[in-house]
Amino acid sequence: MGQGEYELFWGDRSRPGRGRPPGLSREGIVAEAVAIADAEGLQKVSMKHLAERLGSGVMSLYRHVPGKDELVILMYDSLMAEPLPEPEADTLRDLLLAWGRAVKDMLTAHPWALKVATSHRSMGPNEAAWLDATLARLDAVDMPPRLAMIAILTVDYFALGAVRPEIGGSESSEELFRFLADPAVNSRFPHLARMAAPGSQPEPPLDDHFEFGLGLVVDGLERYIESAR
Amino acid sequence: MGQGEYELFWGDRSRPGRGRPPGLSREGIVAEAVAIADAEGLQKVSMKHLAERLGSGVMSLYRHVPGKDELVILMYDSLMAEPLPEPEADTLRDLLLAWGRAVKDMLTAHPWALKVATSHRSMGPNEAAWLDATLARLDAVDMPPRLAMIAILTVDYFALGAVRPEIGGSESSEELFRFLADPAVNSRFPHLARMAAPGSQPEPPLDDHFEFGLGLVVDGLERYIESAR
DNA sequence: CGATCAATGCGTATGAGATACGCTATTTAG
DNA sequence: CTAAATAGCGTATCTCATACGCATTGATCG
Repeated sequence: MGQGEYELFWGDRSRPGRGRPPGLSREGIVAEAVAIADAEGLQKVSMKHLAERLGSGVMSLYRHVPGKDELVILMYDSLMAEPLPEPEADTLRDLLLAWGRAVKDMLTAHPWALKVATSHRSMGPNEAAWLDATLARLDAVDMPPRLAMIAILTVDYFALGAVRPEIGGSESSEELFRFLADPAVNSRFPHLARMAAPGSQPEPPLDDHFEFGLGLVVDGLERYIESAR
Repeated sequence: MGQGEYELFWGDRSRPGRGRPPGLSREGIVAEAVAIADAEGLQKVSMKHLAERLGSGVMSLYRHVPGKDELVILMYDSLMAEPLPEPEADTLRDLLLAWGRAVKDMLTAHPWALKVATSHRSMGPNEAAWLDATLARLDAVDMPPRLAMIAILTVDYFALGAVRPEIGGSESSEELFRFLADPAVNSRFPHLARMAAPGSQPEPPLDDHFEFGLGLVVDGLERYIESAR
């Protein structure tokens, strides 16, 4: 997926009065696909399975969606149909924290969305609206637009990465470093072994450092912006 | 992909003297798969195509690799077979910058690897060695192990995200915001439009803010660590 | 030195999945 | 009422991964 999706999001979708009226709708299809992905995972979203859920034929879906890849992109954008949650306060710091948390919350509510978020894709109207809303608020606290965008992206990048271990469930830090259980192996990686040793370290825990790391990233941004004034 | 790959990386792969000697090797298969991915993209790495390149039958590959998913994981780990590049200096800052740049360089050299890096997967020996090397150096400048790990991960998350636009080629910021060209559309996103307006902003450019953003992230980490002392 | 064994090479068959094509059904415009 | 336009969808095709079983090839052992 990735390019030439201009038509997908922004193309003319009006219908002349003529012709058989649609029984299916793009919105309904996308919503059902999201429901499947939420309940059974993204890999269970097949055109066949989806059509069965909707009580339609497989090929009918293609009247409303160009193909599977595009469907997935629409699914992702639909997750941002609700307006961006309000920040606690209109300070630079709170705005950036709110952005990071909004992204995190969306992804933890829909774990399958992470792989879409980190793929090459074009931006849909809902994602654009989220971005525009935060840019507007940063503008209100006198952030230059392009710097504001960079701040948002930097927080975004961190959030996408830091959410991954939290989503993976079984892939907690214990699972990730399971190979260290074997002495013949962990002796090859002494520092890794010491770091992962349970209980040996106090704070912060490895598999829940989202807030901690987010704070660090926002610190860096805040300092730069203040010093640039 | 994602769990139960302990055997893949750490299982016993010794061969008794008996039996037909292998004509193929896991290393050769993985190397050829990497060559295909580098030249034609990851989606062109099929068992069929790979077998043709190697002059072997498709099913022969399965004697050396459990399956396609595992092959991709092996491909990724093989990218870190070379030891981690040396940092410019052994300071906290340079060590973290070096980590971020090493990750970026690996991913720009092998664009297909980004999607593997951001999928749920287990860690292989080469990746573990990279991590251990940086943990060792951070230990040498008195970073507590777990905090060191968090610093590395935070830089890693940023790097994985920030590399994405640079890799996407066609997906430069111009392409990403192409929908803003339509006045009927961009009026819905005024702040986005102003931010993306070409030439209106001086520095830094959107599609090459890796170093800039990396510096900000490392700043945040550095400040925290210094203040914690 | 030949029989046996163990591991590899690989052809064939299977099944899942996406989707092109073209026919049929259902409306409305004229 | 007829023609035009559009939706629904069965069938066929193509791409892939991979399970199964047989053939192949050396090493080991009697």
